Amino acid sequence: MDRKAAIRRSAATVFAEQGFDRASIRDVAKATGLSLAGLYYYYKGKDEILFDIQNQAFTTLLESHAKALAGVRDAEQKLRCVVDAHLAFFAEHIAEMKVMSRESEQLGGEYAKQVDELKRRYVRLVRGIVEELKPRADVPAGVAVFLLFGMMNWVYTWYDAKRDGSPAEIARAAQEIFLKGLR
Amino acid sequence: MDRKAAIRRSAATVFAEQGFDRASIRDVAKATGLSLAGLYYYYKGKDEILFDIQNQAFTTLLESHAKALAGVRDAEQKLRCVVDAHLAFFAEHIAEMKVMSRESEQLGGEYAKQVDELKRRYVRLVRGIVEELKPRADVPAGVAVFLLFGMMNWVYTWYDAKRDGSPAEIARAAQEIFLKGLR
Amino acid sequence: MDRKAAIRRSAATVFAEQGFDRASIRDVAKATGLSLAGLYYYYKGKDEILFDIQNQAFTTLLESHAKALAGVRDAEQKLRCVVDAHLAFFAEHIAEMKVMSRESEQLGGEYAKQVDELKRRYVRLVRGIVEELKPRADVPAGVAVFLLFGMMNWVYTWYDAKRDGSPAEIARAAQEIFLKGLR
Amino acid sequence: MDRKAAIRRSAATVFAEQGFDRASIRDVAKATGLSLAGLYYYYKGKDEILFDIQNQAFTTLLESHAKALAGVRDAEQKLRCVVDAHLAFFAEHIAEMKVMSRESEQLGGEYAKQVDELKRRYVRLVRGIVEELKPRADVPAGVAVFLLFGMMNWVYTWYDAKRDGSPAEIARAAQEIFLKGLR
DNA sequence: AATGAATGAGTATTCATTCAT
DNA sequence: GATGAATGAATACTCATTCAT
Repeated sequence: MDRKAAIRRSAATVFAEQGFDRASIRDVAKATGLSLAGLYYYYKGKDEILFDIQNQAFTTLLESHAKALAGVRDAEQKLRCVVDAHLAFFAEHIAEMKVMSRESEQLGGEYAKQVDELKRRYVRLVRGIVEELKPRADVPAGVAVFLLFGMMNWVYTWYDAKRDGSPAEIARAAQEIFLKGLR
Repeated sequence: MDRKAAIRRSAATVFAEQGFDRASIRDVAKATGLSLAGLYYYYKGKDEILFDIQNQAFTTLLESHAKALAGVRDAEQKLRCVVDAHLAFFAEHIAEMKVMSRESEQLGGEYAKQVDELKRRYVRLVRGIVEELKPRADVPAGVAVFLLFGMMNWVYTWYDAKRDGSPAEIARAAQEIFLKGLR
Repeated sequence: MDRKAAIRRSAATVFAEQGFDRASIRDVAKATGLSLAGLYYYYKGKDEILFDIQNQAFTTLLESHAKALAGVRDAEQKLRCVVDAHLAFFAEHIAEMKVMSRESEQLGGEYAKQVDELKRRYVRLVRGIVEELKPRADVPAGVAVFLLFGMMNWVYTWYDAKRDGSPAEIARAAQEIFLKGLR
Repeated sequence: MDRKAAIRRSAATVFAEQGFDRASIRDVAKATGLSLAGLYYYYKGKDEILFDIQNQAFTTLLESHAKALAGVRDAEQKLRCVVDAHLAFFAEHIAEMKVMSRESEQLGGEYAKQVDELKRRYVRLVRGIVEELKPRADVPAGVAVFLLFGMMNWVYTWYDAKRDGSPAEIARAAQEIFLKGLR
């Protein structure tokens, strides 16, 4: 089952580079070193690979949040934790993050349902924190949450390590704008 | 040449719904009412259609900004104008906006160059305004601009008119967070 | 009707360069300066253009032979005339010659019948001369004629003016080999 | 790899019958018994099939010449060998020969380069023999060689076993004309 | 005499997937 | 566990041709 993790990583890289639709299963197989048919021993199909990537990534992300939030009481502090964790995850898993952000509507059926559930849990988590922050009346918490996700999830389209500093610095900027802006 | 505009709209809708790669030229042709070969009378290929959509959309967007900014002196007011215009454009051209946000890396060669130039002009415009705002020292203007774009461009992934209010209200929320957050 | 001659020439050039099948009617139209639909005013279809080229070329070739042979009595001299005329025609109408040699099996139906008749007349003419020459018993006149045509019609595949001298010199070489060889 | 040889033969037949351009890959697939996609498992594209046919044919032809010429000293005898071998090959591989003669300009790029090199080697070989024959001063060896090739390569356009006798007899006629004619 | 607009049928090629081994 | 061989369905695109004007 360790093998699957390796395939997942290679596949994520390929999907991140070319996009899910443009990338062919052949490209994925080549990247993993397996033969085309060999890949099908591990995965039932292209969709399952994408599902596995997204599922794992969201699960990991949620876990890392749980860990980061343990023991934190202050709402502001909690939000900082979430943003830090999100962008730290981005920094370490650029390919996965790109795939998660861009290919979120490619899955259907049971796969979509499962990933959507994780996504909803994630949103609920952050929304809870935002509500604790008691934002200004003219900015609904529901909207605020998505604006925050926008700041974070868009990063993959423009981030350039040399020009923009470390992900932690981006996180800091987003935190400041969001927290101060919301008060 | 009016015919091309109609094709552009239909194509944008198809690309928005299915994604550029998943949508087949046949789907686009069907949506326009033209035959497959008839479509090729107007466009050299799939790429050219995407280019035309993006090119037109960015050009229109830039024009609407120029109009909105005419006569405005105050930096804060300018930023409000830009966000309003961007989200108003989004409201009126959801399909085009989705295509612009999501399919920005599909073009290559000369097409990409031309669209990138427009994009850069747009970013420069907004960046100029952000710099006028004299943001806090711990948030570089370059990063701030992209965080703002993130808030705005991510909207297409979550916006639901019933739940989230009018685009103008979203604009208002983004403006408040960004302006207050940056001070 | 003069216009048709011009089209014929342009089309022959296009067909010679690209081959009949590879060349599109669009290429032909472009070469003539006419619009695609305009070309169809003069010709019913692609086949008819090819037919016209071949028909004209063979007719002209036969006429030039008739002229060249007028008053010549000696069989050897006649054969020299034929070879000279054939290669002179080649020199002046390279494109047409290439098309005639290479695209001889593309026509069908009535077109093919008519061109074949001309071809047969041409072969019969030359064959008559070869028989007059009373070739050696071990070389049937029928075979000899086609070997001669082989020498002449293959020229378009290798002839290079700089390297190989004038067409008249090629003619001379073919005549000498054939006449001396046949005795 | 034996499978490829079978495909090559079928494809050569199809190309010989219809011409390379007119023949569709579907026709070739049907002739081989493979599915359309199955064919692509063996060949990257239509061009590669044509290349393989021409490459193999020329290679075989050159080998059969090498064998035929082994031990022959007399120049005249050598030339007879070459003509015999060429027309014997023609007799056994009519389809390939037709394809080689007619579709010689269809290949481009690396494929063309490789086949051209074989062709040049073949011409050089025959040219060497013609020079040994010390042809008459008024017929340059370079031209003579191509006239000889013309006689031989044109055969596919007219040869009819019933009417014209065996290929060996054609060979005999060509040899006599060429050898006697050159002296 | 000439053309812009349009199309049905066809082209080479690719893709995700399967299966016998 | 893993693969070479094979396929049905789809893809972007081109072509010869037509027709209203």
